[in-house]
Amino acid sequence: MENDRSAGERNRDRIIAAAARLLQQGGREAVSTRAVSAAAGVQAPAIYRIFGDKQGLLDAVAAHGFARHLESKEGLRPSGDPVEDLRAGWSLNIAFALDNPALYSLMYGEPRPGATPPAAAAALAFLTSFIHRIAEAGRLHVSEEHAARLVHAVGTGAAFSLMSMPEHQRDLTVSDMARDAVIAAITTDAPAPATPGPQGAAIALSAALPKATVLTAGERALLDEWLDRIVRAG
Amino acid sequence: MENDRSAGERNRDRIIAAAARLLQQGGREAVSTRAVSAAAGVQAPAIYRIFGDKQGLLDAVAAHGFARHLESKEGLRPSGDPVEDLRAGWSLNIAFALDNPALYSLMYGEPRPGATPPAAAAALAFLTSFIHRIAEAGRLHVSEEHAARLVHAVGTGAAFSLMSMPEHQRDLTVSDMARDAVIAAITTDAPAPATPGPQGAAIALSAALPKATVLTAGERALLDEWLDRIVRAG
DNA sequence: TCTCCATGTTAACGATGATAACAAAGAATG
DNA sequence: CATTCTTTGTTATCATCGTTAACATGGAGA
Repeated sequence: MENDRSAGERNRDRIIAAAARLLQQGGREAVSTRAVSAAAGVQAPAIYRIFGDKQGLLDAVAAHGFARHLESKEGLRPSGDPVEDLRAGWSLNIAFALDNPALYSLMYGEPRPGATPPAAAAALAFLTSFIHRIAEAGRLHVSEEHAARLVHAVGTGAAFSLMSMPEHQRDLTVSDMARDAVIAAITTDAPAPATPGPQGAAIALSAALPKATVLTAGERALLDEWLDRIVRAG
Repeated sequence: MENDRSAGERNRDRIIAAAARLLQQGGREAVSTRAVSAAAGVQAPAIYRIFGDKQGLLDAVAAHGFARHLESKEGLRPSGDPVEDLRAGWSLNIAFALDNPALYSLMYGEPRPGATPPAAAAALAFLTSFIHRIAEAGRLHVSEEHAARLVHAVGTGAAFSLMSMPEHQRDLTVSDMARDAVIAAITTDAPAPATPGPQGAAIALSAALPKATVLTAGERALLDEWLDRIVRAG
């Protein structure tokens, strides 16, 4: 019986799978330690040995569910237009919420300040990579952090709103409006630099530098010199 | 002992007050039927006679809390500009969520399709009246229903986002951005498209900065700081 | 006075999260 | 090989929870 995975790991996976099944079928209240241990063919104390806590189990279930969701997102390959990629990611996120409402509520339903569930942190990190690509393309006009947090907040809001209405009368219009509004708020219409990478951005910034009145004249002079070095390095 | 309110009504209020107090102090898990009945000086079965259910009690607590919040909102009198009134209402809603996080989670944290808590329904109805006044002023360019649902969704998203971060590092910028984005999406007067100033280029360069190997680490650090100043100035 | 209904009171039931205590079984170490 | 140590399986138990049954009490209306 010596597989590549120890008995502990096997039990861990079985418990998570059983808990996820119960969560999807009967909602949060159906996930009791007894029901989980029975469904996983394990004794109750095993849960506490492995996850320490029921909250630990729920966090693990959320992380696992979200990880599986990310795998399906890997199919989404960059289309060349990072904003269009963000739109596609948005739709997938909404679909994930509607397919796993209990899990989504677990991730975002009762926020505890400072104690972000690992699954939520992973989701935000993943979203940040989308935003970063938009910034690289020179089409972001707020900071990456603000953009990521804004999209994240509005996305979860749209998801919760959709979750709250009965399935037959869900209207994706609101989700689409929210998506478009948020994209309009963080992107510039014109795909700025023709040249990708630091060079294009440096050229664009150099051109717009006189308008950057927050910098002193001395700072602008030094900055302009650096920009010139970046441009010439290309 | 014959007051204008019957003993039942008096008990009802005391139970709700006790439950609300426990909820605010100890979060949702602190609200047990035993703790509530003890704090209210009432026997446990009284809760079930009055509210039928623990969920009924929680709904009543949420409705009461939101009603009290609405009273404070009554102070907000129409300023003549219905859009400006909506902005003020937005801020009050965010403040309500941050002041009563457990109650807010109760209202929106685990949506059950079709079973909207009375407090949430009241909130949406109240918001709808704001939207209606904007429509009357001829400044709405989507349907009232869509506008209300969109503002509601984005508002709760912003609230949950803020609730999830520790109090000392909360940044209302995201909430303001969400508010402005949603207002721009539903109202007519275009606030002029964002001019592609130095901000966009600065953000793009900041994203690509690690690739600018011609600069030393020290230069990159200082440059990043300047870029951040340029972005924030926008 | 009698009846009925709302409320107060006690006790209990089943289920839940969590832990203690101990047995079994290898793995590691000497 | 003997021994220790860590991990895992097993049973039993604790306090607490939501909820309800059963009965007592008391006042309002007939």
